[in-house]
Amino acid sequence: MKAADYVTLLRVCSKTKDLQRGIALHDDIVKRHYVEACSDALVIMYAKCGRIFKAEELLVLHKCRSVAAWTALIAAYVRIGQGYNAVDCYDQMRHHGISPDAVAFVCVLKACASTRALEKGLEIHEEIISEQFVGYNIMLGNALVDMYAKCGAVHKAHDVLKGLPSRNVITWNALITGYAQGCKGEQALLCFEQMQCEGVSPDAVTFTCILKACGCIGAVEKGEQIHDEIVRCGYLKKDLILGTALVDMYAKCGAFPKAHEVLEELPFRNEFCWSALISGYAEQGYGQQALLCYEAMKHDGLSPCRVTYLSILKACGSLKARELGEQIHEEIGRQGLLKEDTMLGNALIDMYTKCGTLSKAEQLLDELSVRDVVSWSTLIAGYSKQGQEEKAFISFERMQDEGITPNVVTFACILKACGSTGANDKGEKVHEEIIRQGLLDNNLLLGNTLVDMYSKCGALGKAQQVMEELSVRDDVTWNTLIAGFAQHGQCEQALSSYEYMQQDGFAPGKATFLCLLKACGCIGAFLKGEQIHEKMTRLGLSNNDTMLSTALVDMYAKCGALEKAYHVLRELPVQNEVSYSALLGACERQIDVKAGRWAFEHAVQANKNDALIYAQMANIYAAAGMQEDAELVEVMRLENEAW
DNA sequence: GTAGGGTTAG
Repeated sequence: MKAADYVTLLRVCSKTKDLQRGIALHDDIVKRHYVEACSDALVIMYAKCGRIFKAEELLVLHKCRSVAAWTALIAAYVRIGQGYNAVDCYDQMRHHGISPDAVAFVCVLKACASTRALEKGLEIHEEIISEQFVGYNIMLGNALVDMYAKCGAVHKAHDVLKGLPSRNVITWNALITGYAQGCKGEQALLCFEQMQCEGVSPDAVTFTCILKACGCIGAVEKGEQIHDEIVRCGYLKKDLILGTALVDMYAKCGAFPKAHEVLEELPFRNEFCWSALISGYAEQGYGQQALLCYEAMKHDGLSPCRVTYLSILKACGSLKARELGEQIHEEIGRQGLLKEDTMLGNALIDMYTKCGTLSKAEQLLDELSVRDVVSWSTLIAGYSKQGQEEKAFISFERMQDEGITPNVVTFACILKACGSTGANDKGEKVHEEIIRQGLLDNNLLLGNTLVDMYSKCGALGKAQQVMEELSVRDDVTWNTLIAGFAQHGQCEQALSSYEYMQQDGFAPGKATFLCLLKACGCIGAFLKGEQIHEKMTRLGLSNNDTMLSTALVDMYAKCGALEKAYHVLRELPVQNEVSYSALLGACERQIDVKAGRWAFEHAVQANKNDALIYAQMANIYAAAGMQEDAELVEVMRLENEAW
């Protein structure tokens, strides 16, 4: 046999991934001194059969200069998920002066996509453009679209797609996936329309991505339409991935009966489709249903996988099912799933914090072989929620000592702890750090949390300043500030902030009005209160909301406008003891027996006679010197209680 | 060259 024959045989091994035969051929090649002539083919064979180190060793040893050999190695790294090594390999190839071909570009773009290496991806895109690459084809275009989409630069992906000389269903799928993954459902749907206008028919992959987009934005009607189309195409009989996407879409939209129906009708089920349903329940707080599905899945003869466990742990957390959570923990440990699986570890930490066993959560965190910013943030959130702010602060320190940089979530948790303990100085330091990291730009949540922290600490000037400096704000920002002023008795400022809020283009809502009414009542601002009442009526808010109506009664009562107060109370669709009690409280302060008696009698008639109302009425009589009546009310209270 | 279920806050 000649060297060329060995090359042919090696190519067959590469295709069939026949490593044994490849090794045997390698031996023969060495014996016959054909190595130089066969080195490229050998590298490719080893790379394709997964022997990356052997491939790399030969590549270096024989100073291979063929793009194909280098590309095979790059592709092998991509396959095993080592994108960084793939990019490294590509750089080395260029360093040796070897020009990439279309396949090499595609492989390295894939590596960039998998490692979210946008910078590198841009660099490679530049290379393709500047070298006026002649081998440009639709596959390369698709790889570019995919790279940008996966790196989160969907707009860039869309631009590339627009500039391509031709595009096919794969181009569109890559873009739609990008939009779906970024939860840009509307844009995904627009692309779905546009591709069909261009005469490109959707395939099973398109439907999968578009269902994901629907689920993300809760577009259940659109999802149902797609479902019909899928059934018409007959895809569901053979494509379990599509079935899973359907179950997922319905579950995410909260359409659980439909999700069950689809699951039942699938030709067969695996742990993926069950997990989609379980996660939908767990995500939306239906822990009990999640557990029932988990049982059903096991009954179906399937074993839970790591993603199933992630959802189940969430369910245990929301149900505070500590014992079951511990059982699952043991089960995961027995299966050796916890090793180096930080996400699963984090889900366990979260479960333990939600079940109130913070010590166990911290112990687990210490035991994790790899912990990340999520592990720490979870623990910090747990301590903060349980009112153990001091431990939250300590954990925050420990995390940074360990060299882990806090992210937006960590900062939000720690600011919450600062707010509830009034730790203004600590909050200021965190604020500085947030600015230093440039996290405040365009981050509404963090901005609002900062305003809230300063408000809770009573540093309202600072809260106002932060709000004014925010690059983006919304109604929540304003409500937070107004609530802060109202909470700290700075009622005029609360009311003037309301004016500024409207000037800033934001409409007041329920939360705003609750604070404003409180502020008006507090300073007896009757006219302003009346204005706000009118505004609420214009917005249609005051007549159907018990909380708001109660706040109105309270405001008028506190302003001494008892007539107005019981007028509002009379109009209430549902009269509750709180509103009567608010009115009686005002009567008590003003010792207004007549109004008090009116409110009391109506409360009793409306069956809203709880103990507080009797006590308040008795107080009014007593304050007015009507001792006998006071005692009578007391007797009525006892009778009512006995009854 | 494109596709399924997933951890922290709000």
